[in-house]
Amino acid sequence: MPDVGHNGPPVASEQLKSLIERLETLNAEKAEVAEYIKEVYAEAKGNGFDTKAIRKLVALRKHDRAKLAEDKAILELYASAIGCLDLV
Amino acid sequence: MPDVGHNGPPVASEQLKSLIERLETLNAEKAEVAEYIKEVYAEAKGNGFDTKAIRKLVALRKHDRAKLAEDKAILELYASAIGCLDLV
Amino acid sequence: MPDVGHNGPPVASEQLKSLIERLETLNAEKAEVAEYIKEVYAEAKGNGFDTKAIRKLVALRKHDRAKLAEDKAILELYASAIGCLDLV
Amino acid sequence: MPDVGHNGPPVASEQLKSLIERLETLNAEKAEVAEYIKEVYAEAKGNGFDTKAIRKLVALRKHDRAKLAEDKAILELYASAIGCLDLV
DNA sequence: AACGCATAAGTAAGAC
DNA sequence: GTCTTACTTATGCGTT
Repeated sequence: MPDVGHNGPPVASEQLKSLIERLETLNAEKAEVAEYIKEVYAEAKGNGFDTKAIRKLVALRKHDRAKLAEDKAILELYASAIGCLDLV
Repeated sequence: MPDVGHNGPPVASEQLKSLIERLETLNAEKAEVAEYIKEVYAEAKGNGFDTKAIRKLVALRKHDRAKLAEDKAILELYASAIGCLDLV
Repeated sequence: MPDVGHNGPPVASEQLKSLIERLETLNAEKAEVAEYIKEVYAEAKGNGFDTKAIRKLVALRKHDRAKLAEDKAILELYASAIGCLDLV
Repeated sequence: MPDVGHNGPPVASEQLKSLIERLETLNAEKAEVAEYIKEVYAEAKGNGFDTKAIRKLVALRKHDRAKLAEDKAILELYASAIGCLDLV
């Protein structure tokens, strides 16, 4: 009979611990990827590229893609609105 | 006979293209990890946890770690300032 | 006879102008203070101090103060979570 | 005769203390001005202005003296170098 | 004069 | 839906 004498439910405590660990692992992964990105920019700079321009370029391409997705979404919305989704 | 008739060095163009691709891959990975993090918070909320408190806790632990690293850094800075880095 | 023939409300234009002026004045003040800070660091360097170490020290003291506030915040968060805010 | 028996020069310690104090005072002033700036933006928002647009406007006026055309030119150079659109 | 750092601006997400 | 808070990006600054 475990956990006798505790005030709170032990399962919640375990769950919380697990959540924190998962979050910190994921945060570490994210930081690691960010580090890789910095390294790529450093390499670019080492090869004589203008990193500021590259950053701008990457951002522009990202926004372009987002816009494409948006256009596609609204297109499908229109299409569904007139009951001919299959044509898209 | 490659590159005849081009004005700029093609190798730079290839390098740039490669850099862009690597950066976009890494950015996609980062976004994916961020998505996982959101899912964990959603799960936590689904299990009745206070996500605000969890966020605070995670941030606090992160800041604690940062502070430790900072303290260590200033210690080394002081140590080097008095020419006895080996004592650290 | 003011404002006859204008399309937009002139009051908004006046307000906007005032806002911009105030913001630019405040920005100038901020830049001025930043300039003083630079001068203090220059003086420190002139007296043989390691400005990097001083910057680190100042930042550290600032972070310490921030951490105290943060600890207090999470304490209150926990307290409210268990319904006893008055005890804090 | 003060300071007999100390290893380091006490005057440096005093100087350092003074420097730190002056820096922290100036930093506080800077933070205060920053706070005022935030308040002005809050007031602007309260009066129905788009703060993002105002920030942009202020930034533009501040950097009107800069050479944005140069950045634009190098961007276009890179874009044309990789036939930008083909990658999309 | 280029590099890294540190602050500041802008953006996106989450809470109330 | 508004509002703040956290994160990301960008610019400028000091240093080497």
